[in-house]
Amino acid sequence: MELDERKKKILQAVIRNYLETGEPVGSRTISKYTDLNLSSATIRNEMVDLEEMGYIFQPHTSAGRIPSDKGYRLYVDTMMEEKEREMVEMKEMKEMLMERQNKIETLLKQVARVLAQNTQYATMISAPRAKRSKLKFIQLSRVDARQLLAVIVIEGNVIKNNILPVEEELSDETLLKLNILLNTHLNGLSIDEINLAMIAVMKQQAGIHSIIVSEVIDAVAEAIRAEEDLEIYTSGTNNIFRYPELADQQKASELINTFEEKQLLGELLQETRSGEEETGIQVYIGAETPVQSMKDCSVVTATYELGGGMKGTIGIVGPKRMDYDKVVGTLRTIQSQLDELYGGNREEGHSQEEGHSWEEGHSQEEGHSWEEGHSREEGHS
Amino acid sequence: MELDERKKKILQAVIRNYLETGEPVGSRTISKYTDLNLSSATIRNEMVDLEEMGYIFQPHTSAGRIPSDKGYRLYVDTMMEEKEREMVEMKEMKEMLMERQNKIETLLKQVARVLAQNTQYATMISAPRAKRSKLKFIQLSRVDARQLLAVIVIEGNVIKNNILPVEEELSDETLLKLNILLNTHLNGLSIDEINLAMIAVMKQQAGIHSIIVSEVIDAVAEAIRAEEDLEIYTSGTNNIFRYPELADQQKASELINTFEEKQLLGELLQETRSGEEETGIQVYIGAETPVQSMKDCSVVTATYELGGGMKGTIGIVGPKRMDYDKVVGTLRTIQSQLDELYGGNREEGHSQEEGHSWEEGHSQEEGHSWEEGHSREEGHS
DNA sequence: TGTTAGCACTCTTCTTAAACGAGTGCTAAC
DNA sequence: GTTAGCACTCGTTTAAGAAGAGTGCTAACA
Repeated sequence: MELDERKKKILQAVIRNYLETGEPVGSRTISKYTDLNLSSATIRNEMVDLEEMGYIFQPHTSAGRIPSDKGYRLYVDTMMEEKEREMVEMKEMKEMLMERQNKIETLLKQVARVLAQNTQYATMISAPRAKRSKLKFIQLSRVDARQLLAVIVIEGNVIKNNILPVEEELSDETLLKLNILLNTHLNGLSIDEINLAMIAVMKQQAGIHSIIVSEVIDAVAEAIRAEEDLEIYTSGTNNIFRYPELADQQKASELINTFEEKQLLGELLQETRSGEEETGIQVYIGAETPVQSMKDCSVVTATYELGGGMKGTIGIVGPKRMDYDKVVGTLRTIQSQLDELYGGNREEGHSQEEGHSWEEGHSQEEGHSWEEGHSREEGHS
Repeated sequence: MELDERKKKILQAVIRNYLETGEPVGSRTISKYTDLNLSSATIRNEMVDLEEMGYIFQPHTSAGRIPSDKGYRLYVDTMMEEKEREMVEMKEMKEMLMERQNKIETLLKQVARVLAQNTQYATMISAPRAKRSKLKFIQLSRVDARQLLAVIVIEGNVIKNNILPVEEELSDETLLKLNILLNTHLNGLSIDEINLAMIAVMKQQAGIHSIIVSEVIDAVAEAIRAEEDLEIYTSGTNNIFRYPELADQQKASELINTFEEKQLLGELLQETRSGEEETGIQVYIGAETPVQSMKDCSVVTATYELGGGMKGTIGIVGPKRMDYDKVVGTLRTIQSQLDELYGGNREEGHSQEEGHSWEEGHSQEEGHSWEEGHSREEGHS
């Protein structure tokens, strides 16, 4: 059977209506809703066809029709007309982001919140990561008699700190030598490139301070590893209670749990599916999502870039009948906002007005670090 | 009317039973449950008295009795016999914490999770904060030609980083001078003590580099402010679905939201009520909690100390019929574990394997006598 | 005077049945 | 190909009844 123009129109009407109401939609409704001027009986006939083709189904005999996953998919792929985002909203969002957050962490939390507020769905956002984390700079300095501070800067200006206890006080000169030693050997290397042979050489050169060298190297390894972990922020989880089809205890509990155990979201935010590459926006409908607990949801993800090859992903989770048009539009807006505000001037090398290079925040961290101030993921695997 | 021994026993039995089942408990149940050998009729008479006194009430005529807030309060204050924690559990918990987390953030998340797992309630924990945040150490270094890295160490070895763009390359010598300038002026000061006059002096001394000085000072202010914000980690929020009395949409949604907007929890975790000072454990029953959305919950909080005067608070949120005995016991265990592992070894001076720096002085008192001193009478008559 | 058995009464919850209504499928006519 | 009409289905709502748990009260007992 073929999906002719009229069938498409009817299908579209069914979906639109269902997105709004969440109730199965009947033939009479469609008969009035569309401008086709067809009687409900005719619509019924067509609906039987659409059901045979798998685009819609009845939750039970003699109920209206509901779009199937396949139906949603067709809608998203071919029938969605993005209403151009209202300027007001866009402006508002821009303002929200404008107060340039100087910590990336704050920025991401902000984005998640704004997005949740705006869409009334649950949102998540993964911190951007550079593809390959190379070491950029190491600095040891003395905090007090017994403690050294090791600062490790990774490509992308991600900064980690580590406090190392030392047995005996080191002279300024020794410290300088160690700094030079570490930087000459390690700068520009990724974690794979730091091998045992090199470490041995360094230790030997460090002489009696070899312990410090190995501690610093441990810290470096840890820092790079931590950076390669995925940090995820979420917001608006309790929005799922707005949608009766997700709000029953069983489902709500599972979803909440998924959002709390953020690693589970990692799959979603890291996956790259074919297609859609151009815009970086992907739509997962129902069972398409890799996360089991979201099989009754739809998820829309968008990748963003903050310049310097730092890429992350934003995700929005809602019921299958989510307002795809709006969500996609909003994500586009955010993408371009982020690009404009934070990613646009990377070719210039520096010159970000005042000290607000977002990178810096990367390190900030609530980090009561007694160690590295950076947080990144709860490392428990 | 007086609360004689028998009434107490009956009340206790009612509460115990209700804690277990969550169902109103009837006279017949008590008649069998206790060793008083009284008929249900006698129990009924006593229950009428207890109800008059406000310790229990009926959800509706001809239903069993439920403890009132006042009843719970009495139970918590005088009738709780802490079953000694099973050693197994304690050991397990210890093991969980043993893998010394080297980031405090990870440690706290871990604690929250272990606790949630263990108690089946929702948990939260605030990061420890030193009382007054003083500046300990500042270091500027060159990351590359156009970027300076400012590392700021605050008392308690909390470290913040900031990357500052610079217009022109600075010589090593200039950098050294700036470092000396900054450290001599600022070290040991709290944010209140850095005033405009001092800044002016520094700027003057810095000459053409005064811009950098003010940027660094901005960064310092920001760092200290950030440190004084309250960081809170939560876990097990979805445990609330285990308790029907909290699981309905309305309440669940509010609670989830409270846990997501973590600031709301701040009130709970910062409040110090009179009494209970000795052990740092406090119990809020129902309306006693300062957080509106938790009026149907009970909350137990415990302060912990990691040495160096760094104090934080752990909180457990559950239904009013939470297992107070167990929760209090578990919190005690955690308190002592944390103390033992992280706060306990100050006399050794240093020597903690790797950089657990926060150790400097501590003062944890033993002697958890918790029962007494809890003389809070809530005003619901 | 305190305790107990017995019984009527209350109020919730569960079950069942009936009424309702939205919406379909099918047939026959246009 | 389209439409009107109608019987039929099935979920939802409403009402009424039955069941059950537990009380309050009275009267008898030690």
